[in-house]
Amino acid sequence: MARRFISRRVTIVARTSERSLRGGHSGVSIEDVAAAAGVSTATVSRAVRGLPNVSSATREKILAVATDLGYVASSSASGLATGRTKTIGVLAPFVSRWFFSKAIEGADRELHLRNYNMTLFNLGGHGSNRVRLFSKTMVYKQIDALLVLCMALTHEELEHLQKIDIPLIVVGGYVEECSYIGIDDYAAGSLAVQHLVDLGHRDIALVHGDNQTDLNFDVPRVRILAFHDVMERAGLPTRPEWEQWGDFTLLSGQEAFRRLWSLPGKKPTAIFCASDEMAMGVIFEAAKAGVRVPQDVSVIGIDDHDFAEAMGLTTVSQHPDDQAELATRMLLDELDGQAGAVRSLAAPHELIVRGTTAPPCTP
Amino acid sequence: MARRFISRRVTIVARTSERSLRGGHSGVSIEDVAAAAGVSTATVSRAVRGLPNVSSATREKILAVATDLGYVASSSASGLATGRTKTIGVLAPFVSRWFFSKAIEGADRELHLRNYNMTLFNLGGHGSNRVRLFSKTMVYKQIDALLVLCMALTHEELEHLQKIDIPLIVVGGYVEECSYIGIDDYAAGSLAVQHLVDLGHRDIALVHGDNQTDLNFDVPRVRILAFHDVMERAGLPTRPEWEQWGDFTLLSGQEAFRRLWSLPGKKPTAIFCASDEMAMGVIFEAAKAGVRVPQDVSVIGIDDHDFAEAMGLTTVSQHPDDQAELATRMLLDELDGQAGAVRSLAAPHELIVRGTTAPPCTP
DNA sequence: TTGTAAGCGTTATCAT
DNA sequence: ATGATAACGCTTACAA
Repeated sequence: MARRFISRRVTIVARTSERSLRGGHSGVSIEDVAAAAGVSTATVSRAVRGLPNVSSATREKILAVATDLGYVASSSASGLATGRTKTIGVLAPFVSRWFFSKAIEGADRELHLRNYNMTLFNLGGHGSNRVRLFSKTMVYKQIDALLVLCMALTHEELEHLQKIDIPLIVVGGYVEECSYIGIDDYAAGSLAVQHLVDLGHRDIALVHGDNQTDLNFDVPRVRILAFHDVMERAGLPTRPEWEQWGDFTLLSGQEAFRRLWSLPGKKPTAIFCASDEMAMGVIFEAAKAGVRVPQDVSVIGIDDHDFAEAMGLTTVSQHPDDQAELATRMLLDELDGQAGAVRSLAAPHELIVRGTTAPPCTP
Repeated sequence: MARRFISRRVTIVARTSERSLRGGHSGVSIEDVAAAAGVSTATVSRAVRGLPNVSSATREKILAVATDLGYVASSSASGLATGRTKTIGVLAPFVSRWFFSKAIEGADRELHLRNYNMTLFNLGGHGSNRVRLFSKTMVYKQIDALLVLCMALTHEELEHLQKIDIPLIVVGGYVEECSYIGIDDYAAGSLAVQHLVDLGHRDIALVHGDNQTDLNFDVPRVRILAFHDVMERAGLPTRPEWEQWGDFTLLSGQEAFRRLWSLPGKKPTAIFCASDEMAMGVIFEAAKAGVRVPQDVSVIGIDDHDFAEAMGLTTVSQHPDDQAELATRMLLDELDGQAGAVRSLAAPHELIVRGTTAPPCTP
């Protein structure tokens, strides 16, 4: 209490030693810089943030002192003072799958440009992890905005988010009441199936995505719908046993192929896979079974995965990195005061014909 | 100033409207909860954190009120008060490559368990991004510890880190003066090459990793060294033109194969690739060139990439997720007061013989 | 068991 | 252009 009457120098020393005793807070504070530069903390704050109304002389001096002392502002302190953390959250059901890792990369590009940080919330495939996110931890006051990667949110979660009132956007899948950026999955799926139909295929199998999971993806469902609609429009039959379950991974594609080919009777001449990874799984497994692609079966995927070109995979491309980058830009623009910056947008997709599709062999 | 004499209820209202005026800080504060529960903020703090010395009656009441109001503590505020942010930083040169995305996943597993968050610093392959990390931004006061993924740090950076004095560990590569977890790259590389030698190969090519990049990886160098040592020990010649550059990606593997096979004269009968992705690139490109694996060339990689099994790739496996998980555990243990928890450790690797290696054909 | 109040390191509003 | 100083929301001795 007497401290406030002691000279600056001494005060600082006192505070420093207190700190050490508590074992916390290493590092120099704005006060240290102020003292060393012979100015007030206010001026230091202005100087280091590049704000106006600081003479270039003092600014220079302060900056010199600051770098000399190795000063970096405490994000907690400035966060508390401003109400902004300068970090956005990225919520992903997985991180090591193609779509998600690409999206994270894209988001990071924009964040880096705008000097924001990213905190990553990975659900790791477990629905249970969500609990932590939406209640237990203090996620919300830790981020200025949230980028949701390809997952639906429950109504409860949306409400919670609403209350927090931070900008939100979802990438890669439609979510009711939310702005979202992603390809038109119906159009993309249709394009893929239509390509097969145009090639003359009549017996087309489907390896679709899971929709039983608690991640309640919407994407798989609309790709399935697209398949059925195109088939019906073309007057082609579909068979339940030719619609195999998958979860977007290579392995599930392999398994789907095995199940498909172990079925008695006629084989399909083409397979539409809801993701490139599954398509690749199908192709690898076909090779093992001595089934030639595309001579015996045509295979088409969706994504244009990194490996697609090397494997000659015909696919419908999308660019998760660009989608996420754009979404992040919107989020940041919104935070910068541009109300309405966050909005829904359809990302481009494109049919890329390579070597895994061909007209069916008519034996 | 008169506010402090006004009743609690009114005070809150006043503060709230002030906040709205400033446009910031949505959300209920600890004071709101305290007021609503008729207790002090100290008690609320204790209650919500599960600290002792709170009667179960009041604790229940407080918790009820808290969830009712949707209270979550401000991480900025508690961070400022405690000096801990409850988040650790993960520094990665890339995020969408196999090793890194797996490692991130592993780290997250442990963080989730211990109720920590992750902020991801992606260098995106640019060395330039480093500048931001190690000076411009306030990274350091934002994280309690740092997990470095497979990159060397400059001496300057290490010094900086030292000053900050936060626990640090690197995964997947040796860095001087730092604790690190990763496979013994020399042993792993030797194991792979020796496998080729044991098979009877004498003409072995190398597709190594880049070491010219500013990320100054150490890993590629020691794998190259292992190659040379094993070859020399076996009395086998190596040829400079059979050592092709790569950067661990599929594409670079494809290019390396093309360069290798466009060379005049004798072809190698086996190729040791410093990563599975490069090995796969080699295999895809070989297929295009009509070169059969393993009849014409054997190919071995390192990693046991997700696609390795499906492709039948012989490799030396490692588990980046486990490595990162363990590293993270050490970091967190250290933060929990277990001095010395962070230490170097060798992660396991294992030769997995599949279908891409075989004895050379003696025509 | 509970409350009081002094920090924590910034930012921002006023003055000057 | 610069300086005091009151928040910001929480934690934690210390008192009660």
